[in-house]
Amino acid sequence: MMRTHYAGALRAEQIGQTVTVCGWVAHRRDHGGVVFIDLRDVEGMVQIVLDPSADGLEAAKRLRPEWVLRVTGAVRARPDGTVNLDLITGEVEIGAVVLEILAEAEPPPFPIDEREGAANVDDNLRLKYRYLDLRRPRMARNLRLRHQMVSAIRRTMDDQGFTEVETPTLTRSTPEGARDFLVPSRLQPHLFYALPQSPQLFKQLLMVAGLDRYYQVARCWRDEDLRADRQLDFTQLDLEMSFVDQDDVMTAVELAVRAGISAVRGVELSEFPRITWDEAMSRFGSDKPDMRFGMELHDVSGVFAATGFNAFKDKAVLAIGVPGRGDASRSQLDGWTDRAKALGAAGLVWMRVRGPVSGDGAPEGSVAGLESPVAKFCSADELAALRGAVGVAEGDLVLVIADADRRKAQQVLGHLRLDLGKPERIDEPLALLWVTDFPLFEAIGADGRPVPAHHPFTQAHEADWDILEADPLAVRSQAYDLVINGIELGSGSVRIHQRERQQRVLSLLGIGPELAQDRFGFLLDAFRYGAPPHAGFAFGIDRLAMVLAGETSLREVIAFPKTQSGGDPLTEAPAAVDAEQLAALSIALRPLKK
RNA sequence: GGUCCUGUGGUGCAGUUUGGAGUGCACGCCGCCCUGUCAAGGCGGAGGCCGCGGGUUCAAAUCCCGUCAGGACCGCCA
Repeated sequence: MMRTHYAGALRAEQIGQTVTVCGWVAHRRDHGGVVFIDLRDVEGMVQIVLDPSADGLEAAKRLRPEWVLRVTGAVRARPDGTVNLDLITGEVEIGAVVLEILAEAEPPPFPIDEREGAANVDDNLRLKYRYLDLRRPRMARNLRLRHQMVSAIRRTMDDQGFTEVETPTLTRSTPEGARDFLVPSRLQPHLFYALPQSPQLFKQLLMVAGLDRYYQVARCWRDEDLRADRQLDFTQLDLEMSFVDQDDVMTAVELAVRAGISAVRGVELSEFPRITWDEAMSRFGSDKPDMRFGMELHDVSGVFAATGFNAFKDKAVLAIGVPGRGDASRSQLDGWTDRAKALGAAGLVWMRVRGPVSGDGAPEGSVAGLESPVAKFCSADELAALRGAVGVAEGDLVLVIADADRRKAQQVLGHLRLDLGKPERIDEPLALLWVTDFPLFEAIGADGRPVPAHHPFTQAHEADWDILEADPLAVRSQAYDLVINGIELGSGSVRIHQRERQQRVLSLLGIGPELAQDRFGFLLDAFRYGAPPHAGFAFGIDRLAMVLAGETSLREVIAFPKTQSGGDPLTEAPAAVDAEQLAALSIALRPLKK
C-alpha cells in the first residue's frame, strides 16, 4: 500500500497516528535547520516538517515545486501560535520520518497555484500543458463539480424509471441542421459515417421498441464555428418518454436539472416559470431571455402611428428604458449605435430623460423632458406617450429601435438590453425558465420552403395541422426550451408518431418520399409497426456545469477542450495523416484553394 | 466569410497614444545564508527573435501592410 491517508484529509482526529501520504510539492520553505513542505494531493494540502534531526533533511533541501513525494511520519498538533486557519489541515502537521522522492519535476511553464496576478494564463499555454492546468484549484474544482452534478442527474433519472442506453457514434447523418463530422468507411470505400449531432432518431426508435423511458449522457458533434458556449464535441443529457405529454417531459427534466443544481449549489429551486415564445420575443427580444433583470421591451408603434418622423413612420417601434444611464457619454451612445447597426438595425435612437414632461426644469432643446437629436422631429404628445409607455424617470435613458420587421427590431433591442443590463456574474442569481409554443417553422427559406425551427419530427399543435400547408409560419409547435440566465440549456418537443403526418411535414420541407426513404426511411418504417406517442428533451451538460461553476466559457468545465479554431494544442489535433491511411480509405487530397 | 481585442525574459503585466539605448514592476528560476514558516525572509545572479515577414524612417516594441496564434462577437449553430 502506497499510502494510508490523503494528505489533504488529515485533521486533528489523526493526531498521534503514524501516516504515509503521497503527493506533489506545492511549496518548500527552507529555514536552514528546519524545512517545511506543503504537500498537495487531490484532497488538499498538508504541511510536512523536517526537523533538524530528521533523516530526510538533506533530501528535503533538494526538493523543488511539483516533485512527487511519499512521506511517512507522525501526525502532530502544531505548536501554539503556528496554527494556520487558512488551511483546512492547518491544525496539524506531519513530522517526517521517511521522505521518498518518487519523481522529480522540471519547473512548470506556468504557476500551479493561483495567487493573485498569476491566475490568467494564456489559453493556448494552458491547453498545451492541460495536465498541469488541471492541477490548478480552479480546474480541479470545476471537474469535480461537473462530476457531482452529472452524478446527481443520473440518480434522478434512475429514480424516475429511466433506462440508460448507449447509441452509436458511428452512424449516418441526422437532420439536425448543423454540418456533420464525417468518418470515411474503410470496409465500404467512398461511403461515410457521420458522428451524431444528437441521438435523435435512435431514441425515437427506442420508443417504438417499447423502452418507455430512455436517457443517455450522450456525446454529440456539430461541425460549426465555436463560441464561448459552443464546442465541436459536447455532452447532452438526452431523454425520451412514451405515452406522455409536454408537461410530463418538462417535469422529468426539471427534476433532473434541479437535482444537479442542488448537488453543487445546495439550493432547492422552486418550479421554473413558463412563458410562450411569442411573449419571450415581445418582452425580452430573445427566445432565451435573461430574466434576472427588467429593462423589458415596449412596443410603442401605436404612439408613432401617425408621426411625422419618417424613421418611425409605418415601422415597428420598440423601446427600452435603461435606469440611471441618462448620463451616458456621446461615445458610449455612438458605440451602442454601432452595435445596433452591426446587428442589422438601420440605426439607434437615444433619448436622455432630463426633466419633467411639462413645466420648468427641462433643459433647452428638449421635448417632453427628453433630450435627443431626433426630439425635434417628434411631437410633445408622442414623446410624452413614449415616456409613459416605457416608464422612465429623470436620469434614465431611452433606446428606440424602429424597423419594418418587428422580429428584427425585437432581436436588436434584445441584444442591447443584454449589453446594458446583464448582471456581471453569470451564475448569480439563478433564473431558469421554460419557453414554450415555439413556431414550427422559423422562416421561409430562399427555396420557398419553410425552415424548421426545431427539427422535422416536431409535433404541431393539434389545432394547427389544418393550416400546415396554407400558413406554415403561423403553425405553433409542441416544442419547448429550457433557459438559464439567458443561455439556452436545451430543447425538446413532442414528436410526430404518425407516419402520414411525418410525410406531410417532410414533403412541405421539400423532402420527397424517395429522399425521405433514403435518409430516414428506417424511422418511417418503424412507425408502421405501432409507434407510441412520445416526446423528449436534451440539455447541455457542459453549459449547465459552466453556469454552476460561475464560468463564462465551456473550456473551463471540459477536461480537454478545443480552441476557437477547433484545434487541441496538447495533441495538435487535427493533424495530417499518412498517405497509406488515406490510400486504405480510397481518399485523395485535392490542393487547397488559395 | 466578417468585425474587434490581445501577442514584450519561464509566468502575469506596464511601456506603443506622441518613433530616439531592451527601460520597469510583481512572481518564478539559479547560488549562498537562515530552527516555526505557511505566497517564509535576507543577499547576490542569470534569463529577451518585443509572435513572424515586409515596408516607411537617420532611427521601429512603438507607425503602415501582410501573416500566424489565442480570445470576444456577427454570420453559422433547428
